[in-house]
Parts: sequence; structure tokens; C-alpha cells
Amino acid sequence: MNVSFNKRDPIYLQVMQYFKRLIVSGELNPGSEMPSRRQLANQLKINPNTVQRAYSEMEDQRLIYTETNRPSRVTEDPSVLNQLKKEWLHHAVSTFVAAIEPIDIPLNDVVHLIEEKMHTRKKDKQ
Amino acid sequence: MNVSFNKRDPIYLQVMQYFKRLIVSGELNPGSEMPSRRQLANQLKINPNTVQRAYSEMEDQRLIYTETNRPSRVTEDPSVLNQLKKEWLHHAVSTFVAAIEPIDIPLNDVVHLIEEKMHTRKKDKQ
DNA sequence: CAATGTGTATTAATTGGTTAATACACTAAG
DNA sequence: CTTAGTGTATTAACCAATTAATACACATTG
Repeated sequence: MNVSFNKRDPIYLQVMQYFKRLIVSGELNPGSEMPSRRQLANQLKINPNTVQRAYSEMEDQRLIYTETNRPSRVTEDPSVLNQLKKEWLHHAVSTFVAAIEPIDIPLNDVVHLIEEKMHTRKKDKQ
Repeated sequence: MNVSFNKRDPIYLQVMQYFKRLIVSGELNPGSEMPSRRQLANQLKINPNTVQRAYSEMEDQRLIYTETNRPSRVTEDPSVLNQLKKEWLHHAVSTFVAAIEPIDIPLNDVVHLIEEKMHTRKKDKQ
């Protein structure tokens, strides 16, 4: 569990983002158990209700589901998972294009910067 | 003046972002006058102190400067302008790479999505 | 059947951003 | 020289979103 919160965004959104990332990356498999609300709250030193808020919204979005008195689980519905990936990617692309639009730079140079950054991140991970 | 605020981020940050974009794009030239605090506040229907907060931070970052009892002006310092563009670009690239990293997709496909999005945005502008 | 661990619900408190009210110093214009 | 328009500074109040405190319902287990 490797989360660092920024102070700007609401914690419950950052928690959601954290799990969404694990799901789109496949690090968290469909059907696998989520940490219990209280357990996660303890680990992250945050309030259980904040976790509940995050989980509750993820449940609204069908990313997780809950059976009575059991820890929530990651959805096994392929359409939900595909939709998540699709939206994740589109959001990233839209944001990026909107950001570089005002800058006068050839696309090739941009691609080069992306490749560069990908490589340095790969290295940093090792 | 074409600003639409979201409710999530602080207004003063959105005002800063708005002007930064105008500066990196060259729509706002070095040395040109900024709207006066009170005038901008009136236009945007926000409090003059909120504008002051935005301007004050931009001044800290040397993006604008102010002479006594004159409206602030956009910096004419090339190093500040270059630095702004550089940081703007790097931030965009870093954010983007971090976002797509967890998704299993070839770089070529990503580039294609970017091109696509750029074209649709170009069309939408017309 | 008591204890513990789930999820859930309700209400209260906190907090940061924003707004607001004033005031001051200075300059240019009428 | 008065007026209006700059930027700047200080203090208090407001408000909505977020976080926190607490309690409830249920199920499993020893």
C-alpha cells in the first residue's frame, strides 16, 4: 500500500483514483477483495467515513460490489472494466491535448518528450 | 474574456491558469497591460480580493510586474517566459505519462489518439 | 450467546477558500 | 485641489465541502 495524499484534492477522490489505477493496470484483479473500510482507514491514517465515501462512490460506478457483511470486491463485469479503461485513456488524452495546444511545438517533438519521460520513469522504478 | 470556472478548484488558481495560458500561447504579449483588479473582478463577478490573490501570486512568480498606481503588465523577461513554457510543457508531459503508464497500450496507438483529438479540437474551434 | 468484524447511516465539527468591509498611499485628470 | 482610478493591506465573517464522531444492523465464530 503506497499512497501519498496531496492536500489540495479531497482524500476520498484520491483514494478512488488510487484503486481505479490498480484496476486499470490489472494489479487488482476482478473479484479480488478490497481492504475493509476500517482496515484501510487505519493503514492510511484517515477516517473510516472517508474510505466509506470513496467505496460508496466506486460502488455507484459499479467498480466494486458488496455482499452483506463481506468486504467489497472488484467488479467482474468486463463492460465496466473496459469502460473504465476507455474513460481513463480518453481523459488523459483530452487533458494532455488541451494543455499542449497553446504551445507552439511540433507533434514529433512532443512524442519525443513522451518517450523520454517514459524511459526515465521506467529507470526510476528499477 | 472567456473564462468558465469549475467549482472544485479555487478561483484564484483558475484565474492564474487562465492568464498563464494566454502568456504561453502568445495571445498576451510581453509588456501588455493586465486588466485592473477591480475591473476584472467586475467582469468575472468575483471579489476584487480574489483577483488580487491571483495577481499577487503571479507577481511572486515574476509573470507580471507592477509599477506604482499602474495596472500590472506581463513580464518582458525572456528567461521567465521560457521557463514558464518549459514548465508548462514538462508538467503536461509528466502528468500524461503518469496517467497512461498503468494502461497496456502501444505508444503508436497513443500518438494516434493524440492526433485524432487535436484534429477534433481544431474543428470544434472553427 | 457474546464478541468481533463486516457495511451503513446520521449528525456534528472542522477547514480552507472566498467574500466582505474598510482603509491607505499614490497619481493623473478635470 | 478635488475626484476618480490605480495597487495594497488588514481583519472579520461566511459558507460549502470535507472530515470526524458515533451509533446501528447484521453475520460469523469461538
